[in-house]
Amino acid sequence: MPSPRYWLMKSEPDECSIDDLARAPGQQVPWTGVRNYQARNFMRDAMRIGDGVLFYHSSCPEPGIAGIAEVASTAYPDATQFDPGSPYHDPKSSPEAPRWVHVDVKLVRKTRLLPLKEMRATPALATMQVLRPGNRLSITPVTPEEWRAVLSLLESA
DNA sequence: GCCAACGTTGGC
DNA sequence: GCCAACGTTGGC
Repeated sequence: MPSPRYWLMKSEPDECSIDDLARAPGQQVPWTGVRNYQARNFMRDAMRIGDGVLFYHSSCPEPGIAGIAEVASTAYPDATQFDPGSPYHDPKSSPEAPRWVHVDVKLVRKTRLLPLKEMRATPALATMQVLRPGNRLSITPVTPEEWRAVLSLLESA
């Protein structure tokens, strides 16, 4: 089974919106703060440079896909875990044995907002993991079929 | 603010 | 290894 080539990554726009990504140096940000093992393992074990990313706004007035990005680095230790002043500090982690790693994510292009509501109303997207009831995983694999369906929706008005 | 879903923790 | 308690996520 080959690694997935496409992903959906959730970001709270209060923390990092698609516009924040567009303004970042090199239009690229380190995807810090992931503190879930499954999401970490996706970044550490499965992501490859160039993988496609659906940039999703969560926990906000208009949740949905806000742009296209790509994986821009392999995984490396998350500096925030060692910072006692950070909300992402993990006292059980150490630089010798870092627990949390992340990749860098780079903007490809901002798109129109594809609202969660529209995603739910689209039969071709019904299989998407992010639409499963109770899904909380911040990084989920996307199939090539789902990726194509999202892109064609984004191109429509 | 509510609450369902679900991951993590820790006692046993 | 079980499982209850607890914390977090995230849409509404």
